[in-house]
Amino acid sequence: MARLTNCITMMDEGVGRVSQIIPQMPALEARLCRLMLMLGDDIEEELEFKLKPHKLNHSEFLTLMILYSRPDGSSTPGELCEYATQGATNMTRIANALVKRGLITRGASEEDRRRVLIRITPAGRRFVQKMLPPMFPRVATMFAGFSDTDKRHLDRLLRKLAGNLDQLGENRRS
Amino acid sequence: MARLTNCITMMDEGVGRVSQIIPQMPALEARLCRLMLMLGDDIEEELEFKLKPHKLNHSEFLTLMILYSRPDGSSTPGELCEYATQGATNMTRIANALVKRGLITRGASEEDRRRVLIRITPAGRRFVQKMLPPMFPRVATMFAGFSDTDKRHLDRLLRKLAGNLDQLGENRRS
DNA sequence: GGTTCATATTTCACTGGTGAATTAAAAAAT
DNA sequence: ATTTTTTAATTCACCAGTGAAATATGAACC
Repeated sequence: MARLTNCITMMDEGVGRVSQIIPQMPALEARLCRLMLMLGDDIEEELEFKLKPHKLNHSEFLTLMILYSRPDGSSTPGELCEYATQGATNMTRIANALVKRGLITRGASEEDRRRVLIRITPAGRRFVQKMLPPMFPRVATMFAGFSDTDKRHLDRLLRKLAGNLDQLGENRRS
Repeated sequence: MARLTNCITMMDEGVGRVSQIIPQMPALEARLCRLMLMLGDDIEEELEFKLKPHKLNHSEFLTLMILYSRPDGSSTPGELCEYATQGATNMTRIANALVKRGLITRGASEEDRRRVLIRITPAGRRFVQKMLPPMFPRVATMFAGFSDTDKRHLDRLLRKLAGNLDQLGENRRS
């Protein structure tokens, strides 16, 4: 049976019952929130599934892709943390793993000797170019039946949501 | 600076550069995919932030809410696993934690003695009713500036995406 | 009715990720 | 110029979640 659809049905019923007991709950918003969480998790699962044969996990893959997508193919742990949304601790481990596989190199920065320079290797580039294309069909399938307008709408709404989340994030830190 | 917006800008540039090297990449779909992952993570972070004062994590909260939203306030580990999307192993730990806090009880099932019956306690209900309302304002803020049509659209598109993900999920398992 | 197979839960060993403390270098203050 | 503060990366100890095996019960088969 369709796992997600099943969960969603159950969630709809649950929210319905809760908002009868607690009517001031923003039910529609809560549902959208739950939907985003469920889909996010499921997409992550799908991604990890495609990465498993290559013995990469999500954060290692993302880190490698950021480097690959850089004009000069290099960055620093701190910057990678920011864009991969990872703690510095974990980035150390990720870099260790990728260095061990020869996909990146780690070296000292000349200008600022606190910094470490991380660079994707030719082998790393070849690896990405080989593993990426087989993932395309399933990514495309995710949006099967979406018209161009659907995709544009979704894109717009998600970016709008991102803006609001950033505001929440600001006063979460302060 | 706005964290998510910053990551998104960087992601847009990255996808742009990658799809110049590998033009057959479904760039729009890949971007939507990344957006869903980023927003999912950020919403989770926001949620955990609101849960921290209550010393609950996401999966414990979700489990408790499922029970709360049940007409009879009870379920079994297996069923909770399904709806909370957790492994059985982790559900054991979650139940241990909630039992220890007196929010649920665990007992043997009469009909099927392999099963365990989990039930929310009156204290568990009071706990939910007290902790939930303070979360509403921030949930509402997430969708500030969304018209009713926007919300309906987003809801429709996310459910459609869920349908597609279910299909992928099917042949992932088989 | 006993054997085989399937299901529900738990235990154990491991992976991925985080916060707090550490080390070292750069920048700012006096 | 020296001290103080800030920034970058790493190490260590811990929390959350997973897969494989163990245990126990129920269902199906003959």
